[in-house]
Order: sequence, then structure tokens, then C-alpha cells
Amino acid sequence: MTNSSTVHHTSECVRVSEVLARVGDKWSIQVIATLGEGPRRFSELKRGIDGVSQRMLTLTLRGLERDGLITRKVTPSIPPRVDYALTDVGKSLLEPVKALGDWAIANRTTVDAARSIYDARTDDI
Amino acid sequence: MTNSSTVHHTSECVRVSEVLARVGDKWSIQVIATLGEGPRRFSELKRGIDGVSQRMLTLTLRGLERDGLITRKVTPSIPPRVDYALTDVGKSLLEPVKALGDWAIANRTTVDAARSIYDARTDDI
DNA sequence: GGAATTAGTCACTTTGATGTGCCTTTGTTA
DNA sequence: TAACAAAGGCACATCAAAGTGACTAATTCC
Repeated sequence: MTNSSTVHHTSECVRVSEVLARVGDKWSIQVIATLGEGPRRFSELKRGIDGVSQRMLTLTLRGLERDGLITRKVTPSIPPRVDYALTDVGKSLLEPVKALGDWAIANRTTVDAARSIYDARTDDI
Repeated sequence: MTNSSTVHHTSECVRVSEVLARVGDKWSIQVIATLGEGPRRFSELKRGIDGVSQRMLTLTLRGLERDGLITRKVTPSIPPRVDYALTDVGKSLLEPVKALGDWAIANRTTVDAARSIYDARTDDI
């Protein structure tokens, strides 16, 4: 233990970090957003999410399924069919994520400007 | 271009992902949360955030400064003194992040339960 | 008969993020 | 006289995340 003043919000921060880690990877948000429009099968997700590899889509879906954010329904036909859909928990996550998205849209120019200024300033050092 | 049905929300998703990448790393949230309580100097942040190395704190602060989320005020004394504080943009980010934090707290047991079930189910396959 | 489809898995490589330990600078303190 | 303080910088090591390409099954379509 290195401090005491921040102990009360440290665990909360860790929790937030966990969610952000869960949802902050390269593909989870796009999967959740796509499934927010309705159930999709694997190949539909793959086609809909630009640049995702089969492997990464599989891993992402497994992770989301593990955390109970999506369901996976297998139809053992030939060729096989697997449908993914958001659970209620998954849907509820859509809301705070959208809030963050709104912030991103609202502040994109400000952030971009700050970035340009910073880069220009540090370039000539 | 691989699809058309998701074109309209793809850029939005990318934006959200950028914010999540910005804020979803290991330390940014804790820095922002700590600075949410008021300005802090480097060593205070380092002591307050458990486990962060000097290097990672520096990198995190540089990144946040670059995006205009925090300010860095140098007082050239001996020993040097550097104060960090949230900008208005940084403060505004606190809100949606808190929303996500609330979701995390509200759903922690649900997610943990789902995870246990999933792990138990996949263990014996 | 050969190609395409579906939902993956497997082995391998590459990239990026993170961590560790040592160095500096000048003044104060033990 | 030697250590310590603050706020890093720098070189190096490590490790997890992400990407790549090949392979599978059975069936239908051409």
C-alpha cells in the first residue's frame, strides 16, 4: 500500500479500467454497435466490420460471450450457421458507450486542434 | 470498400474507438480521475497511482497533454516543480467516463457470474 | 468434377504497449 | 562529504495483442 488518500476511488478506477479494457480493444465496440442493430451471423459481422480478420472476430466474440454481453446460437446445418445477438446486459452497455461516442463527436475538432498545436510545438524543439 | 449497410456508423465507431484507445490504456483513467480532484504535481500522481512507473506516467501525461485534456505548468525551481491539471475538455470527459464507471459497478456481479459460468462450461470440453 | 460457402482452428510472426534500471541537474540537508 | 530531492530521459528487455496464411467439414452450385 503506497497511499491512503485515493484508496476509496482506486477500486472504482480499476473497475472502469476493466470495462474499458473489455470494450476498448480494436473490435469490440464495432461488434457491439453492429449487433445493436439486430442479430447477425458470423460472416455478416465479418463483412460488415472493415478490416477484421476471422481470428480476431472469433476472439472478440468469444470474449464478449464470456462476459455475457452477447449470445451465440449455433444451427448445426451444412454449411453451419451461427447467430450472434446482444443480451440485455450488452444492450445496457450500449448507452454509456453512446455517451462516450457523443463526447468523441462533440470534441473531435477540439482534440484534433490541440494535437496539431502540440505536434507543431514539439517539432521544433 | 467491403460493405454499404454500415457505412453511416462506421466513422462514428472509429471515433469512439479512438477515444477508447486514448482513455482505455492502463493509466489514463486513473490519472484523469486523480486530477478530477484537483491539480497535482508529478510526484503526487506517482505516489497516488499504485504501480505506475515513472516512464509510464510520463508517457501517459504526454499523451493526455497532447490531446488537450490536461495542462502542464513548469516552475523552473530547484528541484523542479511541474503541476498538472485537467482542462475544460478533460473535465467534460469525466462525465461520460463516470457513466461507464457506473455501468461497471452496476453490472459487475452479472458480468462476473457470466464469466464463471462460461469458464466452467468450457473447462470440461 | 471443381469451386464456393460457413464458421471456425492452428501455428507462426510482427507490432505495440509496458516495465526496469541507470543517468542527469543543482541545491539543501544530515 | 555524501545522500537526497524532483521530473524526467534513455536504452534495453518482456510480454500480450494483433495479424497472416493455411487447413478443415459437408454440401450445393456451375
